[in-house]
Amino acid sequence: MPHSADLAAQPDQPRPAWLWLGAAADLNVSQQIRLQALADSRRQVERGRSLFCAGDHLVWLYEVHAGTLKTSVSLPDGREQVMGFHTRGDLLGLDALDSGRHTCDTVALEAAEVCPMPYAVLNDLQRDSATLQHLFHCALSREIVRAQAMMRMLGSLRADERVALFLLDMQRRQLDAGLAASPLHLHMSRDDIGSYLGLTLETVSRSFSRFAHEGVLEVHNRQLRILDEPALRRLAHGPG
Amino acid sequence: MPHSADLAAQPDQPRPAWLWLGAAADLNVSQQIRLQALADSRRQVERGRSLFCAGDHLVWLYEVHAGTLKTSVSLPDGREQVMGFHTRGDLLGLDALDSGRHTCDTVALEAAEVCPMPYAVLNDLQRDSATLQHLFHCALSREIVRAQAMMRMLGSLRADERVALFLLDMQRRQLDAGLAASPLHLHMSRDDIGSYLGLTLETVSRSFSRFAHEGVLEVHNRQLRILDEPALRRLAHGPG
DNA sequence: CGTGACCTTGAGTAGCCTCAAGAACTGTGG
DNA sequence: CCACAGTTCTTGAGGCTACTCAAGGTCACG
Repeated sequence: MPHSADLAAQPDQPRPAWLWLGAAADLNVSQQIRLQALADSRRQVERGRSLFCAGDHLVWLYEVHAGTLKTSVSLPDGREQVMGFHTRGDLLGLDALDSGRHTCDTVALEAAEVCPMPYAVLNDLQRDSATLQHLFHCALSREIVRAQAMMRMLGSLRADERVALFLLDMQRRQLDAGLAASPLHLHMSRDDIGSYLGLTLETVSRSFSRFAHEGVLEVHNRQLRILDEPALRRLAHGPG
Repeated sequence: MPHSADLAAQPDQPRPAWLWLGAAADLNVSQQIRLQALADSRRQVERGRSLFCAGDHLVWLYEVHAGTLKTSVSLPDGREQVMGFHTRGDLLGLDALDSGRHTCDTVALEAAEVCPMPYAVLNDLQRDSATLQHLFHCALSREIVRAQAMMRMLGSLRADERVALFLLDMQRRQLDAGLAASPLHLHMSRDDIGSYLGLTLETVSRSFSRFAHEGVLEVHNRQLRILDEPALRRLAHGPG
């Protein structure tokens, strides 16, 4: 299974709201009601608003239902490093389980809807549902795998490869969210993308321009169109 | 709490064998026996031997009790990328929970002793022990935090800063393992270090030499002595 | 229509990589 | 104990990638 955990893997199956599938079957009626209450809760986050900040006590975990958020940490020199972009299906706050405090800031890049879930309640319910327990472990494990894929990328890929992988990942997310594959709408600035990919904003911009010149991409500000996906995959996977 | 999750954080408290503390209190006698059986099991791994490979089905998780192991993935072009070095207290295999298959190879860099634990049994026991459940979540979360710290490092630090942080991390691990802080013994090649840090082996070697010239370090092959730890911390934390 | 944020593009440079040669260490067999 | 081969490490020279600095263009919004 070479590279099946890749950032730009083909969409395997559209991810549904993750927690509730099958987990209810293990629970008694009163627990099912608790679970359903979790599943039904919603919180709207306006563009630019924060969901939690580094240092905040962990109370809630959040499943993203719609919209885009970014997580970032402030470095001691005042600069900011983007740790991730999050869309439908992602679970936020898992980095806080160990210390009890969040390790990063989370901000909405566009209007977003999340499902907040008290970690304590999730813990309780897991003890009665092996399915829920396993789904939770999977979410944590997936986050580890994602972070390791980023390590691979940052540790050994060139700028163009990183940018190409990023675009394929964004396209996959847009599909996962049930939207059309094209045009691809980026909700983050070149600066954010650069920070995420370990590059400067100028380098990201130049990669976009180069891809456009090669006929792989059409760039209109944050609105992109992937014209030649196979070529983009080739760009992502090595020197050509 | 700026940077408390850093790779080179000061030793907070010496980490004991993690799983068993307090968890037993929640369990009945027969479960305590199961837990104890887990805690007591041991497996020796000779230098150069593999613990598991990418693609292997997940059966066991392993807690490292002694020695050093590395995890790595093979990239499509045949090259290898080192994902981590693991010493006493680390839990191995967590990246496999999602897919049910390991995503990396694990090899002992020196004779090592691990405690193998069937994931299935761990799951069972967690359902009866909130303490055990929480400890397991902490281990997963810690892995996420560690991976994110690597992302920060690979995304925004220069070669010297990476190498300095690496040395401080190795020193902390050696202390955690109950060994003397000095001399620092590296069990991995320059090549492995470079791969881990997103650098070439030559760059690592040059950084070592430069630190030695500046009187910060004494280098004898894989045996190092940190002569000026404050200076090393300064090197790790920015240009100056 | 003006202002500020964001993006693109160019020129020059620094840092790290590549390639290469030689030294030091490790282990083996005589 | 020594000679030898293989591996690992160090050091140097040169080149390329991505960064820095800078200027101008575009877009969103009042």
